[in-house]
Parts: sequence; C-alpha cells; structure tokens
Amino acid sequence: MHQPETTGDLLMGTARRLRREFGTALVHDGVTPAQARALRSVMEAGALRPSALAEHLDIAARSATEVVDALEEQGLVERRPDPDDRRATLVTPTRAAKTELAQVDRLRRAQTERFLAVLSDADRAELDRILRILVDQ
Amino acid sequence: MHQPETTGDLLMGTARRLRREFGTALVHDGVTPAQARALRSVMEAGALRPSALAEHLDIAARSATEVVDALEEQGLVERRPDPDDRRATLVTPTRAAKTELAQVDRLRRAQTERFLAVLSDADRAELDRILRILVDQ
DNA sequence: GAAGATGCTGAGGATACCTCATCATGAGGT
DNA sequence: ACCTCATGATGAGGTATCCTCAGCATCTTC
Repeated sequence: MHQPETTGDLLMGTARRLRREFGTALVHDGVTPAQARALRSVMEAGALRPSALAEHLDIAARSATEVVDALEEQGLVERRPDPDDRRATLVTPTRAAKTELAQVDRLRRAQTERFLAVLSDADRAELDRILRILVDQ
Repeated sequence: MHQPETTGDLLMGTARRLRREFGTALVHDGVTPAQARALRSVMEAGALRPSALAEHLDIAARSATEVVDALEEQGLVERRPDPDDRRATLVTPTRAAKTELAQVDRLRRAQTERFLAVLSDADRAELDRILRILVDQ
C-alpha cells in the first residue's frame, strides 16, 4: 500500500470510506445520507420550496422532488401550497423530523468521530480548515 | 454559508464536488470514474483476477465483474482463462488501455489541479499528509 | 471420492443522481 | 383581454455504482 496516490485519489478514497460507514450507521433509521442532508436543510430553513432545496443541496430540481417524496413518505416533512404562488409548494418539517434528525446526527457524529480518531487534534483542525477553503471556493 | 459544518460534512462535500468535475471531464471518453480506477489497477497489476480487483478496489466481487464487463466492451481489457485454476479468469489490459489511461489521467489531473489550485503549496501538502493517515488506518 | 470452500456470474435491487417533456401558473407586453 | 414566455413541480425514463443471493464449475481436503 501507500502508492504515490494523488491528492484527488486520497480525497475520493477517504470520502468513499466515510460514506460507507455513514450508510451502515443509518440503515436502522430508513433515512439515507442524502435524505438526512435534505432534512437538515429543511429544518434549517423552516419551510422552503423544492427548487430552493435543490439549489441548497446543489442538485437538479427534479432530484429534490424525489428526496422530498422519500421524506414525506416517512412522515418527516409535509408539502403544503405556497400561499404566494400557486405553482409552488412549501416543504416543512413535521414534529417527528426534529427527533429523527437528532438521532441521525448523533449516529453520524459518532461514526465520524471513530473514523477521524486516528488524527491528532491539530491535524483534525488543519483538515477542517483546509477543506473549508476548498468547499468555499 | 459557512455554517459550523462537521469535518465529515466537509469531507463529503469536497468529494462530491470533485467527483462531479471528474465525471464531466471524463464524459468525452466513455470511461467512467469507477472504470478508470479499475483500469488503473489492471494496468498496475498487469493481470489479475476479478476477485483480486474487487479487493483492490474495496468493492464486492460481483461488482468487479461488472466493471470488467464495461472495460471489456470498450476493448480496454481482455478476459483469459487462468492457466492455474480453471474456475478463474485473468483480466489483462489491451494495447488500447495504455493510451486511454494516459488520456484519462491527463484530464483528471488537470481537473484536480484546477480544483486544488486555491490551496497554498503548504496546505496542499498538509492535506495530502492528513488524508494519507486516514486512508491508511 | 464426498464435503466443503472458492471463483465467477445471472438475477434482481438500492441509492442518488440526471435530462426531457408536460402541465399549471405567473409576469410582461400590446 | 390576450398572447407569449418564464418558472415551479413532476412524470417518464435513464445512468453509474454499488449490493445480496443463487447457482454452477472447479479446486482442496480428508
């Protein structure tokens, strides 16, 4: 092991590993990682249109519809008509969403912690800082 | 923007962005990112069984079969019987593979460079070092 | 040689996306 | 009022990567 991988390879490999662990951690809840991410956006916003959710998640509008479908099916969000625009829909979290999200976040955080545990506090902070530069670009 | 995202979120977000750019960069070649990764393994090994490829890529054996199918269809690898075990198959790169891989690597490298360009050399090296710790754990 | 392990692949499924077409509604101009 | 064009959501259908489970052929071991 320990080939001269590129930074890109390393990044992708790390993410793949992490994604897999998230996935297995969330299996119990029926909520997939993508759904959890969406639910987090909905909770933060309080109420938002599918199109806004799409923008927030950086996915196509059509894909947002799907995620909302899945969340609605699990009773975690509701669709209601936008009073200001009859074409539009507002996605709002249900009461169950709060509990669910807390649960998911707890699991996820634990999983991440386990994965990142090999890093020193300093390295961890460095990683955080550098990734933030990349994401914010 | 710039919420207190967790390191895990950052890692996933960064990877998603990078993956998307890889994807669009590779569209021209019919070779998908996963296929490129597999092809790289095959080239390095010279010849290897699907099961070994699976292990190398950290995917299920059945999934390796699929990747090999796709590469074979594009004339980039060949399946030949393993002389030592008639159950087994050896996957070997064709001559076209070398050219193709070089092309893909060039594109990919350029894409990655562009993405990582916001980082100072020092940060880039740090990122590399830290990710390596995570991957090697 | 029979029992069980191993190597590959068919069948079928899940996740997370996408584009394109369609339909209702909204906003602007004439 | 009307026509046009933009916009919001969604149906239909597709792609890329993965997965598990079954099944068959072959190897290994006892």
